[in-house]
Amino acid sequence: MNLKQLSHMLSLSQTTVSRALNGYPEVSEETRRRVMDAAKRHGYRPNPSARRLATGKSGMIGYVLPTGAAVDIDPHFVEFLSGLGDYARSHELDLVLSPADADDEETTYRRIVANRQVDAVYISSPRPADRRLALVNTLGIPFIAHGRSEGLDFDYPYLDIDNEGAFHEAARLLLQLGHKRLALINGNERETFAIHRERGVRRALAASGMTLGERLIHSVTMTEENGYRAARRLLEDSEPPTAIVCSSLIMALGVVRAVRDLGLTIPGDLSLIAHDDVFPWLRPENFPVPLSTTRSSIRLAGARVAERLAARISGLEEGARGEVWPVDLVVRGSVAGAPV
Amino acid sequence: MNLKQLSHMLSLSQTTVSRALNGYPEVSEETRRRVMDAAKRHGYRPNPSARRLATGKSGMIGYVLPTGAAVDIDPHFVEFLSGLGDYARSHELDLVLSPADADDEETTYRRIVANRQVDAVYISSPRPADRRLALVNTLGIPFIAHGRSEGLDFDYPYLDIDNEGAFHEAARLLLQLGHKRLALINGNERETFAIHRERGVRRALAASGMTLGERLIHSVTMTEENGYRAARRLLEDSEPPTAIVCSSLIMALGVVRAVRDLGLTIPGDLSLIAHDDVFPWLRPENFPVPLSTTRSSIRLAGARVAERLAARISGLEEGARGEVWPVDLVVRGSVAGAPV
DNA sequence: AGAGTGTTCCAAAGCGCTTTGGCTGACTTG
DNA sequence: CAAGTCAGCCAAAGCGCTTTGGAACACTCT
Repeated sequence: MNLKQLSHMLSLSQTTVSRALNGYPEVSEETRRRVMDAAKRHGYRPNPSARRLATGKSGMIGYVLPTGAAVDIDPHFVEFLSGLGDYARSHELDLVLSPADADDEETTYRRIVANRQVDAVYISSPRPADRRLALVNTLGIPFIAHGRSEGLDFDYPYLDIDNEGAFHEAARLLLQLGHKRLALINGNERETFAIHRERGVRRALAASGMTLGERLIHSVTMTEENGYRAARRLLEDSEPPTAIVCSSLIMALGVVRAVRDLGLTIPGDLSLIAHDDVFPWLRPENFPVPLSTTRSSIRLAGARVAERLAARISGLEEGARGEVWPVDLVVRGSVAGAPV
Repeated sequence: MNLKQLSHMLSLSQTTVSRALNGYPEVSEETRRRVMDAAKRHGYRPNPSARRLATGKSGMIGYVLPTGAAVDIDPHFVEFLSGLGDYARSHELDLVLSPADADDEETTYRRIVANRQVDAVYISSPRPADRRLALVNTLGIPFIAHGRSEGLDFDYPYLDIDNEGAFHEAARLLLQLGHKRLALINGNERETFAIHRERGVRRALAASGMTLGERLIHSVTMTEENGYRAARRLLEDSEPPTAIVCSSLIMALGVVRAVRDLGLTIPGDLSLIAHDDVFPWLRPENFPVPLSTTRSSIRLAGARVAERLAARISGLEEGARGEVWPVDLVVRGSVAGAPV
């Protein structure tokens, strides 16, 4: 059942039927009702390929997926996706993942824009001076960044959490509890979120007249193993920290293992706070000692990004609005006063 | 730059140019070369929307993503995706995720097939008598299942790992080491892979004249917390098992925690083997006691599924070929002889 | 009554590709 | 040498929608 057939059985032109269906004003209410009715009755659904060719709109949002043998997709991605999908579903938006060589995403961005494959894209965890943002900005496709960049000479729409504030609060709490040696196990130092978190910790330290020594910060890919290694190195130092702030639950697993291996205890010898993106399958309250966290649901962020993307596509949102979500500091058993 | 312009500057018809570009035989080699050359020089890329409308082929593969507030996307998904993307990239295949209400995926399948949005779909972890398989089978869209179903009255193409064999081997090893009470912490009992694994364990037990008592099997969603709970219940029983086979690394984390909480040790009091899908961020060799595993890279499976999907799209693969990968049993420190 | 103003609808021209059916001219074949 | 074959090319008809530029008609206003 296509437009031609439908309009024929209604004795109307394709124009009128099309307009009636798409809510244009130049068609009488009675005719519209007749058309809508017939369309529903015959289960007519406009062919998206045809509509696409005619309008250039695809009804999909895009994401360029960096791939390669040495490239690991962040496990956070799946949670973000949950949220995104949840919203997208209610709006019949599909998500197109375009795999790209991690060393050359630009080609792929250009392709999907030139081909008008998607109406908007989202960009995850932009780094400082991220080239993807500059690119999509000049290409003129609607987009939203999840996370922030730095040092760009233009504004752009984004959704981010207050990483600096969160880690500032976490560090401040530990300092208030009397900790004098505070360490940070952070994500990759080229990531903006890691930079912001470090900034937050440094600011808290500075307020107490302290600094974050070189040996008290590790910036690594967020795996269990790296968490372990960083913690080992920190705790085996001649002057080990009494508190650690850690950028992910997965790394915190490694930290806990290291603490155990060294015969230390939490929070007796070490206080620990980690960032929690809220995974259904690994919860901080279930750590050997319930873990204090800075918490922000990455899933909700996914839903919000989808919502704003949809708004941008339909012209309801414009400009370079940035949105920064506050982060909860959830105190559990893993923090205590500094050992005496 | 479109076909019309290109053919105009070559003084050829659109027909000929199109055929030259698409490798049809009815065009001379010399002409083909000229066309190819000009196309490359002017950066001509056929408009996919137009091609789609004309051919009905989209150059994309699809996946229906179950969503909903209560639905969690499996963290394995992201690894599978890594592999899929890795292959898809080299073939300029995009992946379309169509979010669906988890309680009604059928509508979405029908939509993407009716709209010809994708050329093929893959179906993850089909359950016994999975309705999705029956559906796509009758809808006639090329597909491949990752995992297997049971009790279907037709054959279908799939890629699966030998779950039964893997868990049979794991259980057999433990029995050979003298364990008399063996427990299984499995995934959701409605999942085919869980059924197969249970079958493998039961078969090994049967060979030794034993059975898997009701209290020695837990079938639960694979989270750390569920692993912990199941292990607690098992180990606090009046007759606790001396060995556990566990369906995922994440659950194994919980098992290890339970063992610790109860003041027991691995492998002194308990031998443990878990299934490892090979995550970059959580490795069995880094468990407090290096974990023995049944190992199979879900990432490689993703790549293979993409490869076969591509083959099916281009007609290189047909029929209901099933492919079952063997699973490695990797023995590490977490297993030992039964305690005396 | 004639001009002006809306309202409602339509024919037809795209959008950019693939594919059908056919034409041309050169080359074999008996 | 007439008939048949075949390689190489083309014009035009789709694919199914949106949108442009009117046309027709009823109505109000001076």
